[in-house]
Formats: sequence, C-alpha cells, structure tokens
Amino acid sequence: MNEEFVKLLHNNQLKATASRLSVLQIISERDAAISQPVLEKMLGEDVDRVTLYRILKTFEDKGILHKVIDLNGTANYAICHSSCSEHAHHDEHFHFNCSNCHSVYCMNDFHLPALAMPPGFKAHTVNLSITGLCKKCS
Amino acid sequence: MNEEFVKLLHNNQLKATASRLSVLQIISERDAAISQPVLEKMLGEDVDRVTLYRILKTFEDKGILHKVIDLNGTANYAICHSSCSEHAHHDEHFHFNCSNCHSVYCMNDFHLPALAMPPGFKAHTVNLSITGLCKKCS
DNA sequence: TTAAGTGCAAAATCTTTGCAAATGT
DNA sequence: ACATTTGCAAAGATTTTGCACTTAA
Repeated sequence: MNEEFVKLLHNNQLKATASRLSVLQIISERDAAISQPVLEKMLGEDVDRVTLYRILKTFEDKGILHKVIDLNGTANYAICHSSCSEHAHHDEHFHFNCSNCHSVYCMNDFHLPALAMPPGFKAHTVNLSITGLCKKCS
Repeated sequence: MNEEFVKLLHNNQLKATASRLSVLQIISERDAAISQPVLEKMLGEDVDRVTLYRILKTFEDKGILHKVIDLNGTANYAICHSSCSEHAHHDEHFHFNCSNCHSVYCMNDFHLPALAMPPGFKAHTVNLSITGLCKKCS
C-alpha cells in the first residue's frame, strides 16, 4: 500500500482501491509508456478488463495519466509529470516508439524548436513520435 | 475511368477495379487525409466494408497510400507523394489535425530541423502531429 | 482462361453500457 | 451508511478470416 499513490488518488477525489493502486504501481515502474493490452496482461485476473478501461479513463480525465496513441493506433499510458498538469496537457509531447520491443518512451526533457506554421493554421498541441530502436534494442 | 489511376494501379501489379478507382478518386480530391469511417460513408453501398479494408491494406503495402493514425487512434489515409516512395516511407511525416473539422492535413513541404536523440536511441521515422485549427476553421 | 479481387457470412477483437453487489471513507 | 467503484453479462463497434462468385487482363 503505497502512501504516495493513496495521496495522489485522494487529491483527485478518488478512492484508493486495490485495482487503481496496482495500475499506478505498474505504470510508475516503467520509464516507457505501457500499452493497454500489456497492462491488462500484467494485471492478470486481478482486475477486470472493463474496470481497467474505466480506471484509465478516470485517470486520464483527472490528469493523472496521459494517453499516447502509438503508430499502430494502440493506446499507451504514462504517468503525467508536473510539466503535464501545469500546461494542462497542451504541452509538447515527444515519444519514442521502439520498433523492436514496442516500448513507448515519453521524453519529457526534450523540446522542439519553434515551428513555422503555414498561413491560417493555428497550432495548439504538438505531438512528436519517433520510431526507431531504443537504448535496449540498438 | 481515370487513366492516371489505372496506370498507377498497373504499375503496382494491381487490377484497375471500380472499387479501387473510387477510393483513389475520393482520396486524391482532398488535400487532407481521410479517415476510414468517412471514406466508408462516401463510398456508400458501392464498396463493401471488408473490401475497403483490403484495398487500403493493399495500397499501403504497395506504397500508394500512407496511413496516418490521428490523435484518437483512427486510421487516416492520404496519397503518397513522390518523396514518400523515394524514401520508402522512412520519410518525415508532418500532419496537422484540425480540432474543429477533424481534417488531417499532410504537410509534405515542411521539414524538421535535425533532432538530437538521447544516447542509445536510433531514430528511424519521425512523425509530427500538430493539433489546432486549420485554415478553414480558424 | 485464370489469377486476382470482391461480397457475404461469420468469427475474433475491442470498447461501451446497465445494473446489482462489493468496497473505501 | 452511502456514494463510489467493481464485476459480470450483454450490446455495439471494429477488424479479420474463409470461401464461393465475379471480373479484369
């Protein structure tokens, strides 16, 4: 029973249930975003598939997690860092998809140079996905 | 019966069927990428849903279209331009998603400045998605 | 003519919804 | 105690597969 996570949930007006704590535990242990199918397997029988959908939805709404759609269209989730909530998800997201192990890394430290937009286009969110080999697979 | 499309199909060892020509016609008329559900509606009864899946898959494999997953995880398709096939899809892709009309624009003309990768990471494909308002909606 | 492509039916997934039972506070 | 959360069952949606029929070349 991790106090930090309990507090995080309570701060967001959420009950600290076993399922929610498991999800937070698993996601926080990874430096890469985790896909919903993989998360599902790791949770095993303990958490119903439907419950997982609802937990992830709730966490996303509260700004606890952010969803990253990978290049296959699969949802991946990662813990939101402070910069996330500060910018209310209107942040720049920089993700690295490993084509070998399919990990998705959130590279929060990186920033894009300013981009010139074509006339008439107004940028709101910038999302950069890079595919390649991650540090473990290259 | 557009000769240009017939030739395109033949160049790729594909038969010029009515369904395929319709798909090419619709996609080529737009400057934005089109989502599979929208494409489906535009084709109406003429093309079976399953056939559309297969056509899009085939076109993607042959490099005639490229698939763009938008921020909702929906597949969008656009004609590949010369730069695409030349680089065998290892190109930089720069897409703009309009949050109002949900159009996806392929901005082939734009190029990203070189990005410094963290040690151990090898970039292969760079995919930049920008969400905001397009020229028609802003 | 005949290999490639299509349509239909049906399976396999993935996601959402409704409601009664269980749980955290 | 009571609102929230979960599990189950079932509906909906999306995507894939198998096979006989059709069509372009």
